[in-house]
Amino acid sequence: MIRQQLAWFDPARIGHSGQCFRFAPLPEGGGWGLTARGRRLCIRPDGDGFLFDCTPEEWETVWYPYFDLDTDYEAFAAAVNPRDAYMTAAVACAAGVRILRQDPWETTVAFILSQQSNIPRITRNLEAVCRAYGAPFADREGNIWYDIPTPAALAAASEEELRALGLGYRAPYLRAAAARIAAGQPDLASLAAMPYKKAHAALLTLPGVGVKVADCVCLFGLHKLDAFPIDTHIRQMLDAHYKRGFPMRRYKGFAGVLQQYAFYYELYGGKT
DNA sequence: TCTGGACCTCG
DNA sequence: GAGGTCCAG
Repeated sequence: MIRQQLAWFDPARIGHSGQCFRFAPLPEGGGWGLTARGRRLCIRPDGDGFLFDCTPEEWETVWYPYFDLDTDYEAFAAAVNPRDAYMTAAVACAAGVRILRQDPWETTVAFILSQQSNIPRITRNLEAVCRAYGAPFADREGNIWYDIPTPAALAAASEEELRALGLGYRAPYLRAAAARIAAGQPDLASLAAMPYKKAHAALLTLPGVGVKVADCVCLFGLHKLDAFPIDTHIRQMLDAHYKRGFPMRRYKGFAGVLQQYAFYYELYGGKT
């Protein structure tokens, strides 16, 4: 168990932000639990800081990088045009949200499942897939959790089995994409080293992955902060507030972070 | 290149 | 109808 005081870190907002789907309130309340990188982590508020139930070594090598704590998000917030009332409000609403360094394969699975869906359902579907095909592991208290299935494990599943989990027409997409990744076409590990546009183009070749999903994988799984996924919420936001176009030049290098803040603001703006 | 309809469930 | 993709025309 370790304690940390962290700038720009709000687990509740991160958990609701729609970038990750295995990040949920603890049943006893007051904290958050997440499954990632083949591990389980609990986060509990503690005064002006947080308690993390991991070793200092795990913190340094796994969770500190996962939460992208080396990146200065306050600097991104400060770079927002003060005359842009909409983005100023969005950033204030989403303060504390970071772009997690999630696994590219996990984000590929999650966002293939995300089409024509919503956060509660994506969460349910992803959990079902992990329980059915993922490797179980125990936390330090002996509770069993399930990792994201390997590409090979999902490729070996039948469409019928996947449909039985409630995936609907996404089942054949997921299965086919898993087969492609298992064959190394494309090799997800090598995408991280590519520039955003090349990585995006490679992801577009996957079945069930269009422009929007590829951008989500780029932003959330490959940490390409230039990626700017446009879904219906962001589309409406752009039409309403940026009729002359979003200032991509001004925000080059981190436009995707602001996209995430706008997205959060669109979803929860009235209620936080 | 661009537009429209189908697609599985479920809140 | 939904935080989208695919295929036909």
